[in-house]
Amino acid sequence: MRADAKRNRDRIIESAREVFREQGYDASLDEVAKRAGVGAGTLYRHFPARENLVDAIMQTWVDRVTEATDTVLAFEGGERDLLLHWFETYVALISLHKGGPAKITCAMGDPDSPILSKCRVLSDASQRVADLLLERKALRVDVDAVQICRLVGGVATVADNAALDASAVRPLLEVVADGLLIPA
Amino acid sequence: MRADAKRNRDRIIESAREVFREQGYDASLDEVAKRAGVGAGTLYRHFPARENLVDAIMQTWVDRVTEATDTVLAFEGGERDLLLHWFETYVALISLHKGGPAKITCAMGDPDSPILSKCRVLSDASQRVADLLLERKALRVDVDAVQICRLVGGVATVADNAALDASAVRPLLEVVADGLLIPA
DNA sequence: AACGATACGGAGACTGTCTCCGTTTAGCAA
DNA sequence: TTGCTAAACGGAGACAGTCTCCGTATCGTT
Repeated sequence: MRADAKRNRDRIIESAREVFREQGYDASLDEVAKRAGVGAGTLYRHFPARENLVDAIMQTWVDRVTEATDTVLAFEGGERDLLLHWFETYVALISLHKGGPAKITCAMGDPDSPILSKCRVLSDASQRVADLLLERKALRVDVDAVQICRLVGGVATVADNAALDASAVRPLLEVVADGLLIPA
Repeated sequence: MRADAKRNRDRIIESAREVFREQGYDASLDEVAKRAGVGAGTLYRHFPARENLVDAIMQTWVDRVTEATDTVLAFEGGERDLLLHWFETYVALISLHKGGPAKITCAMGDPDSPILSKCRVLSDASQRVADLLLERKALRVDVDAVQICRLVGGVATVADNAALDASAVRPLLEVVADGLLIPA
């Protein structure tokens, strides 16, 4: 890749990060291009679809996910608390940008999604948490990680759309957790 | 209201029903106007916001909701099956049009939404189902109807976005149901 | 220095939303 | 019937966003 191309690509990603944080994932891409000081053509050559740009932005986000997952896995406490801790972490991670929950949860089932690899990071993380709970015989065995992601993603999507705050989300997550755990 | 105004209004609603069924709630309103044989101005005078049009379309839908609710309430069987029956009915009702689950579930918490009255019909229906289960001491007492709507609406939104079919939705609803019911 | 491959950029085509205002029409009153 | 006025119509066009095309500029190599 030519040096100027790389430079522009990086500037676009940087601007996108900024614009998306301010306005959510539906922000204008022309605005991103303008702020990066490049033409629209340049933006679309580097990122043919909005999702490709989202994917690029998420590169650093992946680190946060694995880091957060490790923290949750090291959690010392009851199974229910651990699961809820993961759910809240999960919701926080996908809700960093407005529109994020819907976008990520939707992509979770689409094999052609440009951000599929990012979703994998998340569902793999959920799988690790699930495995831990399965080991402790605390989790129903007939659910897989993607289903968990869909349930929690659904809650997060509603919360994002309706601008619910954490205190309104918590009881919803508790219901999901109780539905997944084996009654003591 | 003048006779021609009423005629146009009705034609717009009819076209909108058709277009929304074909293309979902995000369909072009100019297309609706064109198909109704009226100018864009006429459409926007009758329905200043897309939501107002959606609200008008839903007028007949309300009857379906109450009817379906009565059917569910007359259901003879266990509490879990009844609740699941209601959930599947609920999902079907809000998923008639693409984009419906998100729109309806989002409006559920917004006091200014033009379709609030329609949401009330749904949350009231959920309340009736919940009351029945509470009577039978089968439901957790610390959840309200709106929370149930949000949970089920979240599942429906994800299903709508990711084009999941009923067989993929069912297990998600089961988790929600189990989380809401008091373990036998 | 010259040259070809690579990348740039922005004008403009296209689609959708929504408004404004000149024109038409319904419905009433004389 | 005719005339009048408030009500309603409709579509051109302003505006915003997406995305493409292609003439121009730049990189990096020979």
